[in-house]
Amino acid sequence: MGTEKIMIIDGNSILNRAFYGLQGPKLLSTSDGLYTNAVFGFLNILHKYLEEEKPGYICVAFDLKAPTFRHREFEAYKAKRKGMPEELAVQVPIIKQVLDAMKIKRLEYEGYEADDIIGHISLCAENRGMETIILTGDRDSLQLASSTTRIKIPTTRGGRTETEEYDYNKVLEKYGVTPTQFIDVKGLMGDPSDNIPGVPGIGEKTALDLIRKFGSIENLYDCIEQVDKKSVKDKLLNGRDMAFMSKRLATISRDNLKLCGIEEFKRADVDQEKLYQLFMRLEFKSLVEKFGLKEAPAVGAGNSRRAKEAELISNLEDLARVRNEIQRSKEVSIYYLMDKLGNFTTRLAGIAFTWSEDRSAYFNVGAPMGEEELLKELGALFQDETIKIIGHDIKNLIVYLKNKGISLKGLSSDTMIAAYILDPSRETYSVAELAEEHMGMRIEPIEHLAGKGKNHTLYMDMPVDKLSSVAVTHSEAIFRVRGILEQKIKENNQWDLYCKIELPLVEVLADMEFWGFKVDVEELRRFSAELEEKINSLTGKIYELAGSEFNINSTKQLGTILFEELNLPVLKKTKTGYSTDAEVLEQLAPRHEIVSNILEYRQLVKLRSTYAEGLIGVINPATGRIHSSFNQTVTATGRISSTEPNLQNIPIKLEMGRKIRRLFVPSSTEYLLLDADYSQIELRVLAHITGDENMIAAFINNEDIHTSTASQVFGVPKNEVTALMRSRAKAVNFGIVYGIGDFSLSRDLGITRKEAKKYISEYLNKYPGVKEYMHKIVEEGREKGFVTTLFNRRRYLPELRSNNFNTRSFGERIAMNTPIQGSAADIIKIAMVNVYRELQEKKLRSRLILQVHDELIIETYIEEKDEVAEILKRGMESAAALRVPLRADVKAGRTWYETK
DNA sequence: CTAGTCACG
DNA sequence: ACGTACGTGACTAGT
Repeated sequence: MGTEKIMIIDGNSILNRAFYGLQGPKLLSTSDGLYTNAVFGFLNILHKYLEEEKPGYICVAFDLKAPTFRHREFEAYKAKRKGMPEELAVQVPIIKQVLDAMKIKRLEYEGYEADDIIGHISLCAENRGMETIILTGDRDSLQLASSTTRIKIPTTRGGRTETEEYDYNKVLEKYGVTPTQFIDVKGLMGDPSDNIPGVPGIGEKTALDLIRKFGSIENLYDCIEQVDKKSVKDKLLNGRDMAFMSKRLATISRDNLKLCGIEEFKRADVDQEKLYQLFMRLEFKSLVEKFGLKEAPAVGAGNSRRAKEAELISNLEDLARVRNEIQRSKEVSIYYLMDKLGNFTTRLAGIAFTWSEDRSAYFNVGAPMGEEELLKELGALFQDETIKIIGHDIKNLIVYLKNKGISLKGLSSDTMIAAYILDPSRETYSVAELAEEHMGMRIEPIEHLAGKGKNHTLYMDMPVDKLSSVAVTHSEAIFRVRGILEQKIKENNQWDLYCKIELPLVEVLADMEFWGFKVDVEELRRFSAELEEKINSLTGKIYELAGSEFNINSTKQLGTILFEELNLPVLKKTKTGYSTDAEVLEQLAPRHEIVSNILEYRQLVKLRSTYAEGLIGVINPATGRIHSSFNQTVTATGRISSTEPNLQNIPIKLEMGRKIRRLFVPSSTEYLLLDADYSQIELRVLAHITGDENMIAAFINNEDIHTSTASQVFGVPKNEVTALMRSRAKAVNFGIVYGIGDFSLSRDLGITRKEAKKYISEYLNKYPGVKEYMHKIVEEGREKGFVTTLFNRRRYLPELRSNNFNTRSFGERIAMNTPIQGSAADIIKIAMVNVYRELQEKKLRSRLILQVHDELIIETYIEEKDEVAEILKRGMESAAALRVPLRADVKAGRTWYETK
């Protein structure tokens, strides 16, 4: 190849063309129902133009909206995607897999459309003097044509693929305008498919005429008097703003991205084996030949039809035979179905295994093979650490097995956790979704098969064959998707995070759930009754003061009483009416006696319903303990969450509520509670990440950080810092971690905005490293599309590229906060794994029972107390080596209350 | 099922 | 000029 030549492909538009045009109306699919027509068409087009042009460099750009567009922007994303039929949507991940196997670089950046990427790369290529071919399905890219850049657009005529090809001269010749003037044309005529309005009433023909004559929109409006036709002139004058805005929208910005490194796009040899397997799976026989792929070596049996035949096992003879087969394999994926009866009883309904591409089985629980028989046979398999187990949300199975005296040893992967590592912002991590997203494989979701009630989930009552086939599909999907997820994790440099932190943590959390936290039920009942009494007397008093009876719990009714009957001033409104939250009530308190009573009433009701009655309701009668669920895939920052009940928000701030902690006790008199909490972990992480020398010094010198900050911000020596100064500095420190604004700080401290602003700027001047970091992290987040923690946890932030001020500002605060909160979460997880391991290795009887973000609680056997306290402290303080020391303080007590 | 409120780090 | 701190879960009322 004499000159360097690059082909840039618009992945989305070519896929669209292939889907709608080239294959005709018939929807091509594999024998097991996977749609493939767009992929097939795409590959045929790709092959044709590769042959024709033989480029030395190649890349494919995609619009990227899907995987990280969840959460807040999810609705918008769904609305946008409505235009794309599902039959096409499911093919997008497939083509990506094929391109990977062909070693063709894919380019996708959250928030950017393929056009932006193409515009940028083609500019880079032009600057290097390369010959450039843009392969695209629509005319948007015509503005990029030049003497060295050609646009190729495949079209179908009579079933054959023909090509329209444009360079600078061809555009001029055909349309009478230059490529760049095409932007102006589009600005006038608009493009509904691209949401570009244009000037109402101006179509393609008029737009072309106008630009031919005037050259540009700017010039057109400068010389608007020269437009002959009155009607056109009127339309133009009315649509002036539209025209300029549309032009901006139509312009492909070519220097917005900073990618380049054209060398990455150099063509490489395809992965023959992988591509062959893919094509066989997709039943693309003709493409195997076209792409010159050899008949595969041995594996895959040369036939795409899956030879597998999942067994439904419901008797012990078959069970033993299949179990032996599984035990001989190196690894096995598991999908289990758990029935839940009431709050405390779970039982296995069935369990599916897949131990090779074509071997799966479903073990049904029920006559003649009950839970006990099944577990007796399978126990050996679970305990065998040489068998690598791949699960999906395996923690619940581990807890279940622990209760049966079986420990699951060989956990090697959990696809739910793996998917969470890849994107922690997702709402759900069902197997069906992962299979579709990562493999383009559509399987029937299993959740809807369960009979669900408020307190139960029942699979057992469903037809066995149905359960069997769906469960097996799930375990197969897990078996296959595991490698894809792990590959992506490695590519993201998150392998250690996955293997050394999250995966070992599964067992730790399972153990915490298994043990639970003992509570003193009788005392709790007494406490509840006490509250009840107080609530009743308060209720009477409130009715009396209000002059009528009403539901105090109803914000609506309360609002009516306070603001309409008693005519108190309305300080704040909610979307639906008057606000009656604590902040408002505290301000109203001096004006009417009823208000302080309502505040107290609220406090007591909260304690009774959520903490007294709520906790009583979740004490497992069999163990007398509370077994909270610790969820590992809920938070976007990497923290764990606790549900049913939430043990991470037990009151502590107010004495009345704090008393609840007296009822959290050790198993027996042989045990004690140990509670260790990190001192200022988030601010230490901040000091480390920002590298701010001033802040680092404060921690190294073991100073009180808030006093130190106060001294900096208020410019007084540390020994002259007053209590007020310290508490204000504390608020500033918090604010900084959250991505502060002067408004909120001023409100928080009850000072003017101006003062708050001064504090912040003073703070940032005294800690220049922090200032620099806050700026840098937002910048980095916008460029990369995500921010990371110290241990490479990621959070994608499409919000940073939003045009909406609020959305973007929100994104900026998250960008500043997530690395801090998330790194702290990483660190305590490491500590948990370390502490757990050491307790196990030393065969101690003490155990971790709770984590509250910066705090770990152990139920310790009294004789082991000192040893365990040391393990706990050391485990936490050595979890990460930062530029500042980590400090954890351990306290012991006979109740949780006493460990303060 | 959503909104409001309030408990925690 | 925008609206206003990060991350959670449970309970109650009311549509």
